Amino acid sequence: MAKKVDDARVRLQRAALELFQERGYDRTTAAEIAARAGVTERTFFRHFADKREVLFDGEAVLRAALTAAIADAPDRLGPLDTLFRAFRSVVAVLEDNRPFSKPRHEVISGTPALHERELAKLAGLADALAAALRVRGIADLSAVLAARTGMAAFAHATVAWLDDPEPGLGERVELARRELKALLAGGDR
Amino acid sequence: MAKKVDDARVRLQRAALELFQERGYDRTTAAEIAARAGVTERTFFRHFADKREVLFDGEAVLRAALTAAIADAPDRLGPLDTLFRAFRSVVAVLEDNRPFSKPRHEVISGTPALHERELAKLAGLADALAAALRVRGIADLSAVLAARTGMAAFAHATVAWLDDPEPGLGERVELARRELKALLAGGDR
DNA sequence: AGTTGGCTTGTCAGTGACTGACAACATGGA
DNA sequence: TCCATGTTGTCAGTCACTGACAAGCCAACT
Repeated sequence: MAKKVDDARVRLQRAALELFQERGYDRTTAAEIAARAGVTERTFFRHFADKREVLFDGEAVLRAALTAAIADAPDRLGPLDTLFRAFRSVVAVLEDNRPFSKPRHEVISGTPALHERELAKLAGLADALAAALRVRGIADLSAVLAARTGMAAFAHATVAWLDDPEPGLGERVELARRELKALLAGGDR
Repeated sequence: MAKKVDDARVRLQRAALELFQERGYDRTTAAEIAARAGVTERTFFRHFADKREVLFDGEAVLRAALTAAIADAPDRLGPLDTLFRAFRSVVAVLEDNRPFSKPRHEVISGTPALHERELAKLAGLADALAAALRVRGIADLSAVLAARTGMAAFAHATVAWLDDPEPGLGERVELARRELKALLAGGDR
């Protein structure tokens, strides 16, 4: 069941997103967010390491889902195919989350400080994916490059899909995957 | 000739790197950096937008060199080959800079806040490369993926080279390039 | 030489992010 | 009922960062 803890945390997240939309990130203070959530500023910083973190909670869930999908993939797949298999496995979840992630993304992309944090989260995610690939016996350099390259494609597809829901996320991911392969094939000549 | 302006700016950069090495980033205040450079804290923030920026000045130079190299590349090259041609063209400069960039990188990689900023700079650089590719008539998706992928490989090679100078940066870049192509070839089956 | 304008810096006051320490309170189990 | 644990409020303090204003310096122009 939901504890009071979660209540405060969730209220803070909601209040923060609302205020960021209304006044913008820079013009809302942590104290204001806390006030709307019915708690103290100090409590805000007990739940989130800093003001930016209040918008970046889902990353841990996504990371767990992706690394699990990589671990479950059949052995015969190459690193990139393994990755895109994992990406496909979370497409439905992300599509369900769009009502929340769309306004969230608008705030983030309009605020340099938040955009910077998002890049850091994506890089951390790519590191986790690389680690998951290494567990499967993929060489270090190969794993890192595949993870960074794959994440770049996936992130780009997701951002494009957030800006415009048509075509769907699944198709965008598939499109990015094909483009990636064409890229390497063409660059080889 | 060098103006006084540059003097203060350079003194601040040097003082900052020294202090970060001695006490760590978190335990040195902007006022302390300014004091060692012989100026006021206010002057520090006139030269650098925030405390992190004092370590990220060379990025503009690198960006200019890379985009120029892309613009100069022969038309027949594919996007990835164009990029790696540009990367090769700056290898010598980076190798000359190692005495400065090595301690700088140690500080950055040991400080989350600085690492985050570095990721943002690299992403900005990748965006600039993508724009330079688009100017050459490369399609949007293709340009973005090539730029992000290429930057990932180049950045990884550079970091590995900073950690261990042997083999040289040029060889590391070439190695990453080959690995990238093998990656796509292998993942295609 | 004198003056004027631009650029850099110092000073000061203020806001807001973030932290440590301590007390108060609620909840669930012994 | 009492205790242990976890959450919150309160308070004081540090530090990053900013706006406004004044002072000094240097170069060009008269």
